[in-house]
Amino acid sequence: MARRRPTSHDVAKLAGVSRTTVSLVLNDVPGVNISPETRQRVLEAARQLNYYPNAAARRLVSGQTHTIALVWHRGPDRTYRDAFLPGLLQGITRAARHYGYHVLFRPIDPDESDDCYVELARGRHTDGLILSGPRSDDTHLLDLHRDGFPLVLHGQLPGTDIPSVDIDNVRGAALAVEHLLKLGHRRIGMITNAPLIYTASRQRLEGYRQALTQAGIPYDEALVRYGNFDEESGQQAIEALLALDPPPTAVFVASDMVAMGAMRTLRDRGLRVPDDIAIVGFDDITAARFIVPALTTVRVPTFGLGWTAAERLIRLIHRDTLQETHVLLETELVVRESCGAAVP
Amino acid sequence: MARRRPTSHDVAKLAGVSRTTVSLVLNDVPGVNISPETRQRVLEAARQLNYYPNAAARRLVSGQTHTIALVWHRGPDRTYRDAFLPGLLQGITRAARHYGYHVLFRPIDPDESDDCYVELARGRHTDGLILSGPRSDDTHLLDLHRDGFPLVLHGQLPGTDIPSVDIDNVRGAALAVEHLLKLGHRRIGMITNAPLIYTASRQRLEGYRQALTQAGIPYDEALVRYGNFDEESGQQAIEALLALDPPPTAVFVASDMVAMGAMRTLRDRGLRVPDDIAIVGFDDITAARFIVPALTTVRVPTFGLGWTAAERLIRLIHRDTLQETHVLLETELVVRESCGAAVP
DNA sequence: ACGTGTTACTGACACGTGTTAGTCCGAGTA
DNA sequence: TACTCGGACTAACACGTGTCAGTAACACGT
Repeated sequence: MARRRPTSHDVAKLAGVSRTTVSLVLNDVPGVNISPETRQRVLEAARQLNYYPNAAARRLVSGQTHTIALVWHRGPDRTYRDAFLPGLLQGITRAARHYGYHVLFRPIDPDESDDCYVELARGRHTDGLILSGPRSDDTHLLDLHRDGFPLVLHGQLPGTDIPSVDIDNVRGAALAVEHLLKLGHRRIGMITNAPLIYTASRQRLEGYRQALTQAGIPYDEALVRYGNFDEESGQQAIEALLALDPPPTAVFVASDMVAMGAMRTLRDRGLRVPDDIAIVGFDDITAARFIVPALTTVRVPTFGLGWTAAERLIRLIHRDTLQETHVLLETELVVRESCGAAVP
Repeated sequence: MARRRPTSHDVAKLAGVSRTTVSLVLNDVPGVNISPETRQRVLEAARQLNYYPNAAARRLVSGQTHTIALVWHRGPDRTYRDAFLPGLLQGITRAARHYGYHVLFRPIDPDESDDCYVELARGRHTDGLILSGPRSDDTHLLDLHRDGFPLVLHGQLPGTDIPSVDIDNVRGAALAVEHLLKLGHRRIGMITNAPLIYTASRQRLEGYRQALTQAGIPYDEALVRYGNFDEESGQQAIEALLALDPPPTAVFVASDMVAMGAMRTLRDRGLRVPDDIAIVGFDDITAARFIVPALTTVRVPTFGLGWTAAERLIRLIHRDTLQETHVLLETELVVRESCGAAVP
């Protein structure tokens, strides 16, 4: 026979006080006077009954869920999907815990409608949403924002004032290319991480371009090829670059996963990295450390992204104002072997 | 001025019916008669007001949260922490969505008390818990189970009847060693994934042992070294094995991350894999595909683990009975280059 | 005329908590 | 003595929903 869970009423009865007093004591409400003896009696009764307040009732009466959700679009980007999730979630949950919030994880599969997260917000399952990989044609998103529902985007949605957090892709790519320039390369190719419909791809290309311009090297379209998230696209792209006359002496590959394919092809062709051709990647996936030569790459602060997004979201929930709507986090160049810089 | 969210009362008023009728229509309660016109009027009113039922109120009255939680211990195992999480979460969320449940993600940091997840259960934030990496000294866990709270363990806790899901470590390790035996190796070393306090380590060692015994090869303690989750431990362990006279012709490393260290040392020493020494790993982390030679390893069905755990948990929540309390999922040997099998 | 059954709907309670507006009582003050 | 004040506590409402018991209207068979 399953016994009924104890309620605050049971605690009150056992302690010989009213339910109100129980609530006041257990929530440590400031500005009310409860005698030490009564307080002690209530705490003891709660302990004895192993009382835990019912979350649903609390949510109902307070109107707050103390929960935030991460809405995670499963796009075609496997790196994004697998390599960034642990760090991002860790950042989010750490910040959430710090402020007393829970975290709901809601991936959106390709077969689901884009607006399936709306119920989460409208039905008051959560106090706010972090939306990863927002679509610009998502009208529901704008509706929610207009109605004042707390939202933070992970990624960018140009032309809106919805708060967002992302990495500085332009600067990150420039970091990589500047490093190659510093090593003396003048003919530097690029393989994008994905087609240019993706914002991040355009931005990383822009960073490449800026770094070249800064160094007084004209931008040459022939040196740019387009990756598509996976290894295979890297193999095709590097072959196209190798077919140039002369081929580049270095290539910035804007995705480690794509770079894996490029490096495989170089190895198969008997070309040595970095001696024959230098490579710098982007993302710093786990494998980057382990391949030979170890991949020089741009590290994405996944934990920081998660932490920042969650912290800003909770700030919005508390109706604080944010100093800046859009935040770009700095990336970090991790120098290993594939770029040809001297390694101690 | 933020307008009040519409309630079922507002819908009722607009449709000219009682609140009960609204509830009956919107929930499609079977066995009640509502005229088609009324039904239509209610649906139209709900649509017009953009009505979403309040989750907290629903939870309170129904006593169900339609939420399950993944409680995730952040142990010292980086692979477990990062490489398995995405797949596991995907499996869990897929199953959860299929049955109409939400997923709460609750990592437990090293600085937190072990019982911080209890409030999740006792406070009725969730209908059930998946606990990853259970501790045998966790009395709160046993208490919850005794009180009939739905629990599923990811991992094993010998001596309890708490339902659990794990991979068959013994069989997985045996698969790896049998493969090496089939390739003609007779002197096979082993490096464990972690110290033997960890159940998985003991089991993988047992699988190694069983495969040898099966082949009529006596177990030799001198051929076994102990890894400790990371690369460095792999480097030390492989050096100890190389110092043997004669050294093993093949080594089963019960963790890909540890194997990364071992292979680095072999390369540094100028030894070729698999020609001089064959290697088989365990886990199939992303990097295993990309290193040279590509690592033959045992794949862990992370998605399956998540799906199975969630599905069984939800079954428990529905008070269905499970055929078997403990489930072991099969692993799969992924043959690549490091073992020396012919690759087409 | 009368009981029976069915259809279509509603009133009222329950869920367990936070919180506001009080009440009671004894001490302090004019 | 009368009046005020604050300490210690409580009664009662509100949150928004699901659901059970009940009712009015009407059809139908005898």
